Amino acid sequence: MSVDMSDVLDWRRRGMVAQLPAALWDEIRSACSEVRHLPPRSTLSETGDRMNYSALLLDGIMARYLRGSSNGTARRAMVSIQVPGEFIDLHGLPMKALDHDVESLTAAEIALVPHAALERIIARSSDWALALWRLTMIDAAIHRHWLYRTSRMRALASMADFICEMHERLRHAGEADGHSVALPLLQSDLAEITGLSTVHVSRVIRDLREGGLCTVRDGRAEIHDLERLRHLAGYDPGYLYLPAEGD
Amino acid sequence: MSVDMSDVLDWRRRGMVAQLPAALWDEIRSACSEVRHLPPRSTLSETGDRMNYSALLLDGIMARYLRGSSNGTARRAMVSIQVPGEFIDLHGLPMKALDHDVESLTAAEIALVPHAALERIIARSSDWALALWRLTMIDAAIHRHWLYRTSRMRALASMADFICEMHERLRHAGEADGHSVALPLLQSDLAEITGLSTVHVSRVIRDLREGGLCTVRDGRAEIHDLERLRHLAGYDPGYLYLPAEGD
DNA sequence: CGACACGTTGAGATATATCAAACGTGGTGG
DNA sequence: CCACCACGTTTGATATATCTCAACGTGTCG
Repeated sequence: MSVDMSDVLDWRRRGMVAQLPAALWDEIRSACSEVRHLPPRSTLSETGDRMNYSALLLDGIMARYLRGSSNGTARRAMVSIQVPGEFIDLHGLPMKALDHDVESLTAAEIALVPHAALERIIARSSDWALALWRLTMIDAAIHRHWLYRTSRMRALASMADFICEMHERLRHAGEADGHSVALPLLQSDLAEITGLSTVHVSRVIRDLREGGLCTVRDGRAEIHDLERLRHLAGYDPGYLYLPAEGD
Repeated sequence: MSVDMSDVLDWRRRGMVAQLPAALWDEIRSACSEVRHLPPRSTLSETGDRMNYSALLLDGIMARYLRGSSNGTARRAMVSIQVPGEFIDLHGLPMKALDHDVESLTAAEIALVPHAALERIIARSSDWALALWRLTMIDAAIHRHWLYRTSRMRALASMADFICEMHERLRHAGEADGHSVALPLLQSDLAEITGLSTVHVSRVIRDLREGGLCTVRDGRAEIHDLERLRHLAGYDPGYLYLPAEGD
């Protein structure tokens, strides 16, 4: 039922799952049926798939997409991005059928946890059920924030907002050192996230750079002035429900 | 603990909660501590509030908003709209603190269910926990659809899409007769939903009318050609996870 | 070296926002 | 009963953010 211990034991417990109670975390680790390595730009699951496991992202970046309807030319939209320490599709546990595609952006390492095992876990303790439920609700809060961004913010502020969010989330996942953060995304990814054209993404990034706010290049974001970047975006990380600093 | 039976017994079980198992529904009804009537345009709860109950919408329309950050002029965005038979803030159960405002659009009637009671319910049965969890996940799926709409769809298609969604959801709540559906929203509400200006909303619904697709007026949407309306929006209601027709 | 993927820049097109005014329409009070 | 007002809607004119198209760089890799 559980995989090779040498794999399992060195999971760093960080990011989102660090919020889970220790005992629950142990249960999840021992319930893991497989650790899988994904190449960059590969599909994990597609709209309509019925899942019988959920995946925890150990390493790399993954994303969820809504495809344009049959209709025509409309491009897809990225509706979520996952960083290490987050469940990618925990919502598949109560939902089963997926309403979106899941792909890796970079090479990624994921731990698969069978739904049967998760069901046993939540049957054991309703506190554990609430803790897992809560993780999916944070995802929903992020959806709402993205909704605000795409419907109300200008290109420049949108991009600043997204960079602030990634800075915050990756820092929490232990992937940011100081004001530099690994952001291994193409400009076309940023376009799918913000709803802008790739051309405009390029110009917006230049404006951020020339404004001395941050430099996005070669898969990294170098933040020169976090204060002003946040102010430009009107950024408040409350919606991420991160534990207080120095937890 | 439970309220006057004459109030409770005549709750029609319809819309979203119709998907819940009968026994769970009975538990929820008897756990209800209060039925409250809200005037139109009143605030139920605000960003940061810590909830100790969740509200089920019995009648009327309610909405959730994200406010623009301190920053300045940015208007708020509507991130969700609730129709009868849906929980308004079930996510408050695992989350406690809200990340958004909740207001009534019309006069509304809501049933308050204390979190303490809901916690007892989910402790009793993990299937019930999953059923409630699932309702909040449908909300998240709708968030994702709205995200697609605001980031990828044109004004005309956006409006068509929203009308299709409301038609589907209100029909399921038993509030649509034929191709006419009560949509008691101002054009400024439609603007907050779609991210358009109120002026453009006015022009867009004129175009829909002149195109023979639907007439939005006086708080109703008269759908003249559902086929073409759906085609214009590229609409597929799969994300609502409604039970198959003739359930 | 050539091919390809990604990024940048410029020019022009367009969807939508903004501003301002006018138009119902239903209530209210004189 | 009429005058008036508040509110929501409609229309026109203009501004602008962003898109689209097309060309050109630039690095990487076989």
